[in-house]
Amino acid sequence: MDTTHSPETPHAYLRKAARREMIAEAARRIIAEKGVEGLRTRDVAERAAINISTLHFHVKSKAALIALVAETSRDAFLALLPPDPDPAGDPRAQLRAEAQVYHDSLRDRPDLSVCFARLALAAPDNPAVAAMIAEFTGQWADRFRQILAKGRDRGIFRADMDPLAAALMLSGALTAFGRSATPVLRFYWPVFDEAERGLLAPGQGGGDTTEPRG
Amino acid sequence: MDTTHSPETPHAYLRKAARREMIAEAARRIIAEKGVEGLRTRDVAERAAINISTLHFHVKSKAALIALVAETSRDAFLALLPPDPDPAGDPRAQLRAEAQVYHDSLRDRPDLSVCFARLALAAPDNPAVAAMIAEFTGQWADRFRQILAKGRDRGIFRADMDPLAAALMLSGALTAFGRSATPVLRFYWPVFDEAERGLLAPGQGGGDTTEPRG
DNA sequence: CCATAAATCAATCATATGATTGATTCTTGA
DNA sequence: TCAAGAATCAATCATATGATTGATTTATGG
Repeated sequence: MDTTHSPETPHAYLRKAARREMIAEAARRIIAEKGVEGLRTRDVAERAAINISTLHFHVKSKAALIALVAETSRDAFLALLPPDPDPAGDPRAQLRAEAQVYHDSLRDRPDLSVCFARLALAAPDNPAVAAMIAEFTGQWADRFRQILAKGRDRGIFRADMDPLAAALMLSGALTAFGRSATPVLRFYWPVFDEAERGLLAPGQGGGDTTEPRG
Repeated sequence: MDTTHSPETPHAYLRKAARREMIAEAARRIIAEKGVEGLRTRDVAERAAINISTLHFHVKSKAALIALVAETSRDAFLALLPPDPDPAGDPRAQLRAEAQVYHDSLRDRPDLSVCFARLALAAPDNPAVAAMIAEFTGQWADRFRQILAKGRDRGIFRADMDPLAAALMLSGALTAFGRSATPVLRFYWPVFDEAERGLLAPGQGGGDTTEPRG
């Protein structure tokens, strides 16, 4: 038995951090395509163009691999978010900016949102992942809540508007667009606009905030 | 090797239909608990208290098992729905009735909604299941749209309200509550009430529709 | 009562899959 | 230059898992 080492292509020796990034991206794409249940370490290794043993050298186990995907996906999402809502800024524009960021992430990085949705439901096996995702989505909804509360106090939104309930409504309605394997965004802005009309105080309607949209 | 047949408990011979129902329920509960990726034919057989061979006798394959779960879950959902919206009825009450039914299903049959959410994301492996779920959710959103359009024409909802967008907003916001493994309904009615306030035409607010709630 | 079909099960197969082992190749610092 | 560590891979293991086979048991119609 000849066990000499003669790969088709030369070795591409990389540092742990770089290799882990490649592995994470390969795994995230597979999860986005086939779901968590369709994740196979062999497939990840193949897509990352490394041997299965090399994968296990960098990532101890499949559970660790899923956790890695969850963490890197969250960080990638965080990097896309707009700066923290400015208390002095225009609440309406800020609300739309949040929606714009999520819209663009659905359009340009569907792997992120789809992977997130899948991981959130794959929770039972991985409580740590579930907790991390719950924390993230909770923080995101809280950004909406802060903006809404500020806008209500300024008379831009309805005085009888409940900021928390409205934030949950908005985040729920928008994240619904990220639940299909290939997001369809045709009704994204109509839904957001409808929600905004319902939030505005009487007499505040009509003004277009001239955002870039998508 | 002694291959005599001497089970611990006597056989419980059942007809195909009855056995398939038991199998479907066992599988649905496992999917609700562990997700589609955690579904094992052995576990289903064990929970249904039958042999793995008996399971395969009644359900050809694992894919067929998942399809069976999807169909029976949909039928169970349909059985819970209120009668078709009455064109002559009160749109506000009808809207709330739809929300009430979904609320109660989340409270009383979380396995149905959780299983549905999991199946929707497990789609890639099973296009037929994905199509069936997409059709069902589409029909559900269309019930909202019809009610909203009728209410707008009667002046109960805002004249500038977009029935389709509002329907997607509502169904998206409400189904968000069914996305966690164990639905938390604390904010269900606050979210619905907030959405309703945003939909009502000026001067229509305040009137309580005295529904049972949850 | 019995022959036939339906339903059930123990045992087994074939493959998939996560993980490990030990040898090999590359990198790096002195 | 070279020793030590880091990174990679081929081969293999141990188990999980979907599915099948053939014998056995129960139900049913005549």
